[in-house]
Amino acid sequence: MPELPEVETTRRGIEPHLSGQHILSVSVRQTQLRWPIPAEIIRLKNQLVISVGRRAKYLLVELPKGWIIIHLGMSGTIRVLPEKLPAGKHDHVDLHLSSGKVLRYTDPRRFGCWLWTINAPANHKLLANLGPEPLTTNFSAEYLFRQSRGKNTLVKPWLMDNKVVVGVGNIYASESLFRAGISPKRRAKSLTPDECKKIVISVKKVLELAIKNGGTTISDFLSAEGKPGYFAQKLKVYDRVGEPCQKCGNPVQKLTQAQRSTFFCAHCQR
DNA sequence: ATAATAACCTGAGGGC
DNA sequence: TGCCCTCAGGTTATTA
Repeated sequence: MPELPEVETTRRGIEPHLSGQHILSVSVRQTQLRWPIPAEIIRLKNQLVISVGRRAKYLLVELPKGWIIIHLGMSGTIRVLPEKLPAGKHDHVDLHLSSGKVLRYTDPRRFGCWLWTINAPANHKLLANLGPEPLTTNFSAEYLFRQSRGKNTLVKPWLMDNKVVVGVGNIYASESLFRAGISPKRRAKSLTPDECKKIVISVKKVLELAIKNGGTTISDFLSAEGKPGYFAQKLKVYDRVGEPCQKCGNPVQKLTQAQRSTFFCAHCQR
């Protein structure tokens, strides 16, 4: 469910409630997420939260002795509750904060994870080989063109490859290619420098707009305050099969690539 | 090495 | 009401 804008919306929502506060204790009702929640997290007591960062779709909670690395998977949400409330079936983790508030992690499908590391998160196995952040200058037209050389992969699944660029999931890959006017059926190696530039500009713009709107809520994404994101109504092609293209009026089409749905306009995207 | 696929898990919705 | 099928915002592990 969450792509970069939703994770960043979550980070911005929880950061003011966590930084400078102490985690008094942790309640774990379900340890079996993508990987088991390590004992180091379950045992945390009276730990100051120094900062709340993000790398790709990972949230990084910095404590004096290490970092909690959180991923929301497909269905994860984090909310800050004003007090401890009865837990539902999929409310797997609570952080009890010195403010009296409770940070609650909910994840029905359990594709997310909570991991612990005492080394810099950037060196963690899961983060060490990630591509550039899309909203930094490291993600440039020159970089993307270089990456695309010799790559026979379809451009849409290629954009979703975390080694190419992080944070772009199934919604924003389709949206970015629509904005760039590039067909999702193109092979990465066929892209010209100018087309790579269009893709880079479009990815940045789409992600920035989505963040401004608090992310995209299709069915269950909620911010830390429990509010949905408002970007869904601004999506141009995702989940709009059959609707008229907002540029040319031809119907939006859908196809399957790498087992994921792709939405596009065959007239506007070449 | 690269590229395609199978797998993890639960819930919602549609057809019968 | 129930059963079976498909689909869902992600990523790793396995197979070609």
